[in-house]
Amino acid sequence: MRKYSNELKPEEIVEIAGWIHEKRVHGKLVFLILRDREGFVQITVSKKDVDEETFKIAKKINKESVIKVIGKVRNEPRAPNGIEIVPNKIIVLNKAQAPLPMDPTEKVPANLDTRLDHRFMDLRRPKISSIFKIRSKILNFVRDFFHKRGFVEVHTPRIISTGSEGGTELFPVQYFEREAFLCQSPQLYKQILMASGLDKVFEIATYFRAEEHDTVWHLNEITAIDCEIAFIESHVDVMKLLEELVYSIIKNVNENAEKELKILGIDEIHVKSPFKKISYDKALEILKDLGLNIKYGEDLTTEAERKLYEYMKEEGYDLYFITDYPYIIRPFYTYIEGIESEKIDEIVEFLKENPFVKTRSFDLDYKGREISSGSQRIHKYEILIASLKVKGLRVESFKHYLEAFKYGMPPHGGFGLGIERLLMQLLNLKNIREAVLFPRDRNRLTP
RNA sequence: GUCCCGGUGGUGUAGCCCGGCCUAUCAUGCGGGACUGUCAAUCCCGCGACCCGGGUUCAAAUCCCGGCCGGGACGCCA
Repeated sequence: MRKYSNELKPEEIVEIAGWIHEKRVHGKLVFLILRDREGFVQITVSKKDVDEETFKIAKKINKESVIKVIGKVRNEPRAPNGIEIVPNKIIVLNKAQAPLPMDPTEKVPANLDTRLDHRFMDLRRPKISSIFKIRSKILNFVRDFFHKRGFVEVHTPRIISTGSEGGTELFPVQYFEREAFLCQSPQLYKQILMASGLDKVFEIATYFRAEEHDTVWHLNEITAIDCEIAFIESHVDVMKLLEELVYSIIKNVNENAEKELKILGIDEIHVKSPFKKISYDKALEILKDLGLNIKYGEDLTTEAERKLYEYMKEEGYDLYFITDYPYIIRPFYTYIEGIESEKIDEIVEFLKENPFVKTRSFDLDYKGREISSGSQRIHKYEILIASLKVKGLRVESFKHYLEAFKYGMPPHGGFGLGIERLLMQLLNLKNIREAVLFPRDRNRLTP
């Protein structure tokens, strides 16, 4: 049975396999540093301890070749970690070519682009694989979190028909004789499911956005955690759940990913609970005091987000909600305050006259960047039609979505949380591409 | 999409402003050699590069133009 480098006990005969991380030759004594998923172990090959063939292999083997070693573990204060393996046998499973396309030992740094071109090798660095071990732990935790609270995990379609929503650009795909698109969000489907009686659903999935942006903060293929809950009182219920989720993710990472955090040079991820909550209006006031004027009814700029974080940081908050955005900068399905009428024309008129009317909406910012956004949704058919019209969207193309609102749609709301963004802010990554194994951006389609 | 910066061995860089002392720096790597306790081993010998195209000039890694590629800021963005 193969063992990992962190499972070795002195005096055991073990089988271990991995990559040659380092090789140090001292004439008749060779040290091989073997790397596997869990760490490193030294293989000490002394000419007097092993047969001629084994010694020759040890001396000749080049870096990053894959070997299997059968040998005896022994305590040795001179060895790293205090133990080493004296091999009975070294089997070369596969030789690596030289030179390597990048240096996995981190002696010479590599540019992100070079690293992404040779991602498998980049991932041999414990610092890099730690990011994805943490990502895996988070996703496992999130599934558990939702299941424990009675949520049903769902999967909505990746391929959608035209005109599902305004806003972001879609990637077209050929769907037999028709044109279809890759989905950009589960929004409409998770809402439809609220009319199904499933009541509380969540989805962890990949979405595609054809925006031609080129920043350290955007990707064209993203993964998100989405949820939708029926029978809420307001967006505050949704915020409560999101806060609980994010807070317990951080707590969980601190408790269950200690080793990975240490490798990444992080002691403990700071989180102050409860999260700070301010309204959009209040945020604009604060920014004004900080000398930054945002025109009412406009989204916070990158600079504004940064300034607001500086302010929040003073109070000890890395995480904070911005709530109650004006209607004009929120999507059409966002719950609008103070609509009494049930007549579509009257609602349209009202919205046109009051573009800054408050909505039951929120963003969750983490260290100055938006990681999640959500809201209570409109559940009244007439208001939804009016809102679509005001936003200039074609009612006809939302036919199937709208039908769900005609025959018993409960009040509901939800959020979407970008996993890459969360991970990036959580681990202080400089580029969102670091949080994806094989990122897709404007210029990168391979590997 | 706009603006700024960049492209030098396998990798990361120095040199560029102020053209010629460049037969191009340093590190790492790679090949060979010495070495029985290294831990970025050490020491000796060797290998390997100016993104592409055009221009200016007696002379271009260096200056100019175009292209391609990359980095960053902003914008766009459910």
